[in-house]
Amino acid sequence: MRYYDVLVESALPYQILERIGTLLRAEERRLAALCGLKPAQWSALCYLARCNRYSDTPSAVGEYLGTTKGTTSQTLRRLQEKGLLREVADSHDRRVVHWRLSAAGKKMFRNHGPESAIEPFLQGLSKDRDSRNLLQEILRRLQKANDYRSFGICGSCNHFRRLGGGRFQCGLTGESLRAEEASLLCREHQEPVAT
Amino acid sequence: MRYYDVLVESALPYQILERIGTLLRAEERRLAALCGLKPAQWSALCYLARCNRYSDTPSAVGEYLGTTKGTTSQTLRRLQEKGLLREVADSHDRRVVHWRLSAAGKKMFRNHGPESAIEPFLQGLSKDRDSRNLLQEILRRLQKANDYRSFGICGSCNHFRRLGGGRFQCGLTGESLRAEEASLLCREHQEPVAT
DNA sequence: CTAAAAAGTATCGACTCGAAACCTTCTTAG
DNA sequence: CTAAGAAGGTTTCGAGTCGATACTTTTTAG
Repeated sequence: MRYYDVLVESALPYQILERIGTLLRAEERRLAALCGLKPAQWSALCYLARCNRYSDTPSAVGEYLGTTKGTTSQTLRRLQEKGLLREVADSHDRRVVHWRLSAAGKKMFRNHGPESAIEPFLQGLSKDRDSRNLLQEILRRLQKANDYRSFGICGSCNHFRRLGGGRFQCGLTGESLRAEEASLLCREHQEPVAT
Repeated sequence: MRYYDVLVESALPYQILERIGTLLRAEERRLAALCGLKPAQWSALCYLARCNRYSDTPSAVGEYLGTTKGTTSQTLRRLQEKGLLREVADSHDRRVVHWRLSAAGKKMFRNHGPESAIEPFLQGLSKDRDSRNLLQEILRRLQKANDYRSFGICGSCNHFRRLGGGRFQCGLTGESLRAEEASLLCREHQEPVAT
């Protein structure tokens, strides 16, 4: 034990997390600027690149990013003006609007996405299950604390059903899912009850 | 191993971190709104409440929060207008301005600070050394990745000296430090070379 | 069928943000 | 010692964020 461990309480976990968050935000700003976007626009683009068809509406984007509907609506409109998104009407509910990445949007995400920029620095950190569990536990607590939706990956959801023959289904909507959809984020995601 | 572990890659550590960051930001927004402040103002106030006298200048605040000098200058001015900060001239360098919390600012931080609001949810998580080390390792990597300063706690710095008789000194500036200053964040903080 | 809820849009005002131009004060090279 | 440059800050500009409010359209509940 070092002398300063006695003298000075070291940083609280919250303080470390908060600092990590600040640095990630700075990194986001950098990536956004690289693409000529504002941070909020960049965040929305990245979310839309990773979410499924139940979760690409203004409401869902706003819920994920923690902004209001109005703000979100404006931001999506800006991305559309830049040709990065396209609007898709909902087939069942005429109030609902879906936002999909355009070809240009997909290209931008592929080239400058955060996975390619930041993930490398975390290599070798997450190999063991304990580390990942710690982060997921922190996430779960923050979500529970404020009653936030989990926005987890479709295939890890309690509603996810495998029908056999490589076919999948969402138990909530009853719709069938393509294999590649199973790895996308979903607004309706529910943690399985027990592991 | 669950079936979806085969089918679906689970979230990358970066993605989990990014989500944690987003939720913390949402929480910050909530706390800021509670105090009638904008998020940027709130962040600056919280930083100034926890940093030492070498780190309370517009440059340092901007460096910590990842914003430019101009933006920071404006934000601090707004906080001053609200009576939460006061300006203090530097005794050695007439270019430099220090910002200290006013009585009202201190009271606001005490009553609504993030420690009191968020730390409770993380209780029981960080007791073991491994967990804390993981978070600190992530932080270190992000800092190194972009050449960011560590903004660590004074007493955990390589420059920190204990003179004996409960007196302390900063090896970089040569100035003596009061005991309570040792637990504040410092812009000049350097990790000790070896543990 | 009617009332309420839900999804989304539009607008307002305060503010953020980065960039650029600028001022003052230190520091350093010669 | 002085000139040049670096460093700390401020101001201003324009685009955009953000929350609040009011509003429309569509769906759902009673």
